[in-house]
Amino acid sequence: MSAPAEPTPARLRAIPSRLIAGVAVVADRLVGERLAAEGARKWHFAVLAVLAESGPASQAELSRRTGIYRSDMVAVLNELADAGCVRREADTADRRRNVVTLTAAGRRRLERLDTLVADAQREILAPLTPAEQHELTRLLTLLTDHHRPPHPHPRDAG
Amino acid sequence: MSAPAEPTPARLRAIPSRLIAGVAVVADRLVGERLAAEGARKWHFAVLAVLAESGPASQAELSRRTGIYRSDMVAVLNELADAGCVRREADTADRRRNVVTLTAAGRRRLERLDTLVADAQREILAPLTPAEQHELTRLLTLLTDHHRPPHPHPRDAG
DNA sequence: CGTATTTCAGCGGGACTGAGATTC
DNA sequence: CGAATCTCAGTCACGCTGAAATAC
Repeated sequence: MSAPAEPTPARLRAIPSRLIAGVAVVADRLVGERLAAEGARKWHFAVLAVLAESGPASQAELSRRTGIYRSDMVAVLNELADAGCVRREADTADRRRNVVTLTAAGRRRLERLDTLVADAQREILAPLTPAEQHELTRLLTLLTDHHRPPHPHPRDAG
Repeated sequence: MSAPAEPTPARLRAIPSRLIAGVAVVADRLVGERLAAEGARKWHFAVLAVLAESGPASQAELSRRTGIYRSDMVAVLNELADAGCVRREADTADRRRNVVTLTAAGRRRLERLDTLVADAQREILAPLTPAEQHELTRLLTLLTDHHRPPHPHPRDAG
């Protein structure tokens, strides 16, 4: 048992999609652990952040802006509403919609979660210099922008 | 309805863990689609690649080298064995182990899957220059090496 | 004895699909 | 009518846990 290393072969390790997936798992785990310490999950943070930045929104809007699937948004909002972080009211103008509004408690909650998420980012990127961190973000943004959303509806922004 | 954009707020878009997760989803989807066109999945490729590079191995070794969970390795090897890509034989030296060996058909299969995976990588990284592609890989490798395996056993490599 | 390997049975969260009721 | 919204039911692959059987 002198060499129990059993490393992943270079051939697999060098594959970008595998590298990305691995880092994504680590990053997601770190963020999830930080937020779980406060009984929150990343979806809570995402919804609160969108509401804080863009104001009240329908659930469909929140879905598109956060990336949370519309069917799953229901449960997330239930949790946030139960915690008093958001209010969900019928839209008087378009009665199909629910208008989701950030409460004062939700704003305080977001502040707390924001520091937790920021802490996690710092931990994730720790091995990189500030310049490298910036470059990584830039490259990932290029990829994100290129592989745009899978056109939900052909007519939107062709 | 003149501004149906509903973009993700900058605040969320700039978070590295979200960027990474998003790119990981796109990358995984692309690889998965390419492989699915041949009835394969990424795990098949990973196992075949490890066997080709490191030779016959036990299932536990394959688990550690590919990252596939040991419980899930069973099904993956069943599929690969059914397709004639690997042979699974009892180890005469340590009868707890199964020795998994790559067959000629498995080697041919790997060649095919390898080109599919390579194609997907090219597509994923398309928006980056070769220098940027290399830099991204380098940065991701730094992160991967730093956030090492989640101590499978406390005594291994403390 | 404790540890390691293979295997199965099951859990839990996440992504997604489909359908239905309502409203535009 | 078609299209969009909200909701729930259910599917699926994945990562993981637990336990049993076997062997070191």
